[in-house]
Amino acid sequence: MRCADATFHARDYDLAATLNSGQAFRWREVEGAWENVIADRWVRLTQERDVIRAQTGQSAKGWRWLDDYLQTDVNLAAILKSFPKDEPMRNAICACRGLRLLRQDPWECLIAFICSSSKQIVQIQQILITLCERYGQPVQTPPGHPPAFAFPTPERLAARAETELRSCRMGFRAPYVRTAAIEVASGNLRFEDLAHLPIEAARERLMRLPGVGLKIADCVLLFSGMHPRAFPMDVWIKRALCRLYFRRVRASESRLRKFSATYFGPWAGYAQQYLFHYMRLHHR
DNA sequence: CTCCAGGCGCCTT
DNA sequence: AAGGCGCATGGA
Repeated sequence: MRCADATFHARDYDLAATLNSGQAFRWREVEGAWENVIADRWVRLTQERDVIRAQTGQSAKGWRWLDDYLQTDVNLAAILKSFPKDEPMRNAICACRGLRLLRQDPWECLIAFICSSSKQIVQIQQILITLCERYGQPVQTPPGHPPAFAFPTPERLAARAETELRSCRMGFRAPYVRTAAIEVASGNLRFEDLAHLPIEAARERLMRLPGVGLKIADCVLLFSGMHPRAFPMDVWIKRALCRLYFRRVRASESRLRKFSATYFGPWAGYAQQYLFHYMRLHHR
């Protein structure tokens, strides 16, 4: 089995910011490169200016899967143009130049964000690493490289007892993860359907899962590329909206929701990511 | 030691 | 509609 190697021309793409902007939790920075497993392929990415270089652990038949994940073909300039032309957005665009949204596997997204509730990013990463090491399929890595694992299938997680999942340090989220796995494995919840539903119906369907509220539902719909208007509202975004658009007035949740549902336009989720990342940069 | 984390769900006003 | 609290777990 030979390793494959390719380069992509990616204009206006900040790989580091994108992989480290809280939308995906499994990327690891190793000596200036980014490593992860996408579906069942280990991959290492590096960037130099407008060129992204990719290496995989096995001979890959084409690179469509990676293009799709990285969304290298989307016209970022057109998306940025659709944002409202106010000062906060201008500042965010300026500070986050090249930030992108990925298109991730909705199943992995769902579990990752169920685990994210009331957790810090480092701890979310730890839970996911444990899940993959215990229940994920090993994947091909380059010679001498430590083993890597795919994200566990719904079937594998559905077969685990709640107490066993708890021992992955996910605490009270264990029954949520288990139920989600059972729903997906049984075919009761089909992600293909969610993409074709109107966003409100897709949200409702996801929120029928225990442990999935509006915020997590929107994370899944946005970060798996199903609904670009999805607008995950966490504490940081609420703070940002209050401060930037309501002049420190403590706006109510429903007020913020109505505002964000219309104000940011058809790519509201993208705008949300820019505001979120901008807040994180600014707050350090 | 206490506090709280990219929430959710359930219980009160 | 809006506020409070418990839920596990671990790091500051």
